[in-house]
Order: sequence, then structure tokens, then C-alpha cells
Amino acid sequence: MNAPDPDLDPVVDDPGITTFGLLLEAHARLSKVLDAELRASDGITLQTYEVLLRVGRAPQGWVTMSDLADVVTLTTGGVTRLADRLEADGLVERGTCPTDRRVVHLMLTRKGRTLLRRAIAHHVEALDRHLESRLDPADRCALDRSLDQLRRSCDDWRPGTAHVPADAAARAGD
Amino acid sequence: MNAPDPDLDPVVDDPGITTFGLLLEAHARLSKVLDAELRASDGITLQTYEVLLRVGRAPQGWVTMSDLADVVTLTTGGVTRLADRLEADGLVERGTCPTDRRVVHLMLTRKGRTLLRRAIAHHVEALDRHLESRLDPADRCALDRSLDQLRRSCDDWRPGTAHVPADAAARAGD
DNA sequence: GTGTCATGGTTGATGAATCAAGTACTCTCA
DNA sequence: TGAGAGTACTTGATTCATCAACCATGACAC
Repeated sequence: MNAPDPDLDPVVDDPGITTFGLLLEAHARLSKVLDAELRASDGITLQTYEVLLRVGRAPQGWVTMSDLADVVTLTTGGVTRLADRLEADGLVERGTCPTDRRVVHLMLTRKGRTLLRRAIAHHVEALDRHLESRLDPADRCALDRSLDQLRRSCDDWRPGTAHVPADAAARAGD
Repeated sequence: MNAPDPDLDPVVDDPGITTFGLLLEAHARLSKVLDAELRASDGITLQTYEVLLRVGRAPQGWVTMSDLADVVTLTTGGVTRLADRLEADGLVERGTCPTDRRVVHLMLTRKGRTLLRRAIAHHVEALDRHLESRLDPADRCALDRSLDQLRRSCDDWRPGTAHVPADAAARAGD
């Protein structure tokens, strides 16, 4: 029961597994480091930084809750609590939409804007150290292209697209 | 207060921001899709799959809690609960280490092994669809190299490595 | 107008991860 | 041999995200 399964070996050498594993690890480690540095330099998490950046870069100066849910990959419920926290910290404020009263506009406060500007400087510096300086420009461009490819390879996916037996979910519950 | 900040624009075009953003998005979307497919085909999450794979591939057929915490980027406390759940599901079991009684060995049960074998087949198929078929082999090799580079660029990082003013954390708390 | 249905956001219950002790063990060295 | 330091894991309290209602609004038909 505690020897490694020889049947596993051929298939786990699939190149897709390697690439995906590297993606997981690169993401996990880079996020961890950049989060820690942002906490140290500006007292915010990487997630907060991402939100401030998205709101600050929005063409009209605001985003809706649903927009934000999409870019930070949270449910709308999660975004509500997240916005609550940021609002309590005085970094963003909620506003009403003049044309649709269901919609909430999220925008930066002066404090949020100031913090974002400072955080961007630190974050860019950190990215230079961890990312820019490790890859030559040609490799970085190729990396961008491949990542973009992967990102878009998921856009056309909808639940149920995979070739999976219909009773699989039921069978897995045993 | 609600116009986009023109001062932000020059700096957010930093190529490091683009690459990191793509990494975040590619990871988020690919993980989401692969998690959904694994749930549908085998009734397990991507995290559970990762754990089973790590345990199944371990040379001796077991891993320690600390090993696992490292590879799934959880704290040891988180791994304790994770192992509790997997043990309750009958997929793994805890064993004692004969040479160090502080150490817990985590190994697959027969049920866990069977499930893993089936899940690997589905996962490899999904990876082929989403990853293998979208990148030509040369691009995939280049991607692997770059991701590996990024992954390792974080290994030599320790808290406090960044060039950050000592009072930054205190200042950020206002 | 009045239904019906879809959409945007909030809220309560629940699950899971973190942090900070706490326990139990090993190692080191006088 | 025994005190002190470090390690491996567990546990309790807290935090945060999800899911599933739910409310309010908007859109469209009649």
C-alpha cells in the first residue's frame, strides 16, 4: 500500500503536466513574494493592490462590482465584502450609477489614489528585481505571448465542454 | 475624485506589470477550468488531485505533512485540516515514522490510488485540450524554461530582501 | 397599468485557510 | 542526565470566500 505505483510513472511525464505544474509553482511563489513585499512596503495585500489598480486604471475612474468580480476572480458576494473592507479602510467609495439604479460604482478616494501611486512604484521595482532582471526581453515577449494564448484558450470553455461520461459525477461520489 | 489619474499611465505600462498580469490571469482561468473538469469527471478538486499526485509520485510512497505544506503552499496547520478531510474521505491515511516520532507519513489508500489513476487520465486529456493543442512544442519548451526561471527567482528571496524603508509598514497603517 | 423574467448587488450560513499557541518529540551540549 | 533550543504536527480563534437565498430594479409582453 505504500510503494509508489509503477503504473503512474509513464503518464505523469506528460509534458502538459510539467507545464501546468510550473505554472502553478511560478504563480504561487511569485504571488507569495510580491504579496509579502507589498505588505511590507505599503501595508496592503496583493489583492487590495490589484483592486486599486483596476479601479485606478478604469477609463471613467470607476468600475462596477460585477466588473471587479470578473477581474479578481471572485463571486459578486465576495466582492461585496471586499469592497466593504476597502471602504472601511477609506481606500474606495461606493457611488450610484445615474442611468441604472441597480449598479454600484466603485471609485478611489484621495487616500486610495495616494496609496496606489506609492504601491505601484514599489511593485514595479519588485517586478524588475524578480522578473525583468531574470528574463531577457525576447524571452519575456515569448512568455507574454504563450500566457496570453493559455488565458484565451479558456475563454471559449463552458461547463460541460469536456468529453466526460454523463454519470461520472455520480460515480465519483462513492 | 472620479477621473482616471494621468500620472498612473506611464508607469502601469511597465512590461513587468503586463507579464505578471498575464501570469495571474492564465493561472486563474486555467485553474478554474481544470478544477471544474476534475470535479465533473472524478468528483475531486484540483487541490485534492494535486495532493494525491504528490503522494502517489513520492519515491517511498509517502510524504510528510511539512513536505506537503511546501508543495501545495499551505501552512502546516492548513495541511493538518486538509489531511483530515482526505482521510475522512478514505483517500489517504496517516502513518508513523519509524525513526522520528514527531513525523507523520501520509500515504494513499487503495481507494485513493484508484481514484488518482482515473483522475490523471482525465487531467492529461484536459491538459491536451487546453494547453498542448494551443502551443507548438517549441513555444511550450520556451514557456517551461521561462516559468522555471521565474519559479527559481523566488527561491533565493527571504523576507526583508527588498529595499524598503524600515518605517514603511508603520506609515502604511494610518 | 400588471405579470414575468433577467440582472446587479447584499446577506446568512458554511467551509476552509491563517495565525498563534500548545503538545510532543529530538537534538545538542555541558 | 538533564536543561535549553529547535522541529513536526495539532488545535482554537479568526478571517475570508463561496453558495444560496433574497431584495430592488429594469426590460419586455400583454
